[in-house]
Amino acid sequence: MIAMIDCNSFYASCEQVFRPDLWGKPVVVLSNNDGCIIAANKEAKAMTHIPMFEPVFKIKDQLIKNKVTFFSSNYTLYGEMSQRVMNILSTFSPYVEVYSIDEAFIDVSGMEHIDLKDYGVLIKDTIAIHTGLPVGVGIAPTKVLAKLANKISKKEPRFSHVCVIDTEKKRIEALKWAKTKDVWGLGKKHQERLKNIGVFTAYQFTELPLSWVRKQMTVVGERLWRELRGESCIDFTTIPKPKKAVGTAKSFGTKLEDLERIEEACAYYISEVTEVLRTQKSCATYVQVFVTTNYHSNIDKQYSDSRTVTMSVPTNDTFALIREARKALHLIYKPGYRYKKVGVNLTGLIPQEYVQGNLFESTKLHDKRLMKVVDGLNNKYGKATVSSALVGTRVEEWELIKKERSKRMTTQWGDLLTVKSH
DNA sequence: TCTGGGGTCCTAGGACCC
DNA sequence: TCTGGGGTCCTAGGACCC
Repeated sequence: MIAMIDCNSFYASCEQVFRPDLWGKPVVVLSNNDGCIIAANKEAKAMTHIPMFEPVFKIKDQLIKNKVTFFSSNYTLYGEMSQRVMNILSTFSPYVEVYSIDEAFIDVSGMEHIDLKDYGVLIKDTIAIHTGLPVGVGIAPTKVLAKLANKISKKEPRFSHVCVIDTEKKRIEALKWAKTKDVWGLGKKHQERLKNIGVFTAYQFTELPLSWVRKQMTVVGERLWRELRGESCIDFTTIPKPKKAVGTAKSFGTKLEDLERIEEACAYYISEVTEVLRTQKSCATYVQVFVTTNYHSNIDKQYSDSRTVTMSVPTNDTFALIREARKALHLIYKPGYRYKKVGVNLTGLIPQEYVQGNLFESTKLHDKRLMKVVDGLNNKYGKATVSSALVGTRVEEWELIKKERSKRMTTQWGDLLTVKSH
């Protein structure tokens, strides 16, 4: 049996934990640049229809009228709170698969001798007591069914956030309850295709011939079909696989025409992603850079392009990657456009111990000691304490807008220690 | 007249997730 | 004025190899 634990409106709940004055009140969290709504608690959802990813400016008046509190996103805080939840989960099972910042699967097989409903309630209550965060728990024989049980636990009040599918009867009931959109893995396109042949519920989906599912929805659809029927076929992995790509792409606070400012943002993003690379001990073979104008704008001239550069030797050296990314940026930059975004992607990631040298270049490897010192300083004194000069010092000209960011509730003590050591 | 067969690697695009 | 960001997996098709 697998339990699926998922925090309720996670970002909004994290903000509320530290603001007792907002308990029971509507709260939303905004995306980078305060552009869209990315989380809304149940009070906010009850008050007014809030489509996720709705641009804030379109419904701002409505939200203000309803006294909804806004927060800019504070990912450091959410990461810390997530860590706390995962730590608690590891006391309930030795096998925890962290699926996303606010979700995890845990293997509870071998616990059939106890009442799984009680166990779910205990997990939920323990997390609530120790972190203040509300969660839902779904328990079932496969991941897709556990996901579904979790959804039912939240949507059907009688389950009060813990739902177990452990009999054939309950499984059929759950499948008949679930619309296709409630199934993890059935996205918009598949829902549409299924609707066209008269399939509206998960139960109907599992009654389709496997050959049709396989042909129309590939092996991905086949796995869903089998999982919903109780046959487990999605692996359970407690050790996270190393990432195959790391990238970052953020919109500018304002639109930029100036190559130099875009170069700075690009260099900064490379510094961010190469740090991830070094943490997972990988080197990148390719670096991709892209730029785009604001495609929502009707007035601006539109342009976007990208370039991928192959490194002569895969590397995780910030400076080497900044140099290549900069060359690529120069090739795609065209003057006269108002750019909204620059992004970088590092792909072809390989373990650093398997890096193949280049026959035609000197074998001198990049100086690892320098990167170690850079990472050490930045970890100790804060992000970008030291960086490439190409990052520049005029960050405020392209950085994100975060007007309503909450305080550093979980890392403040770290800040104090840092100040002391100065 | 008649033109093989078995592979790998890479990329772009689609679909999906949170 | 104002519209997120970071990923994964799968497939088809092209280029290439022997």
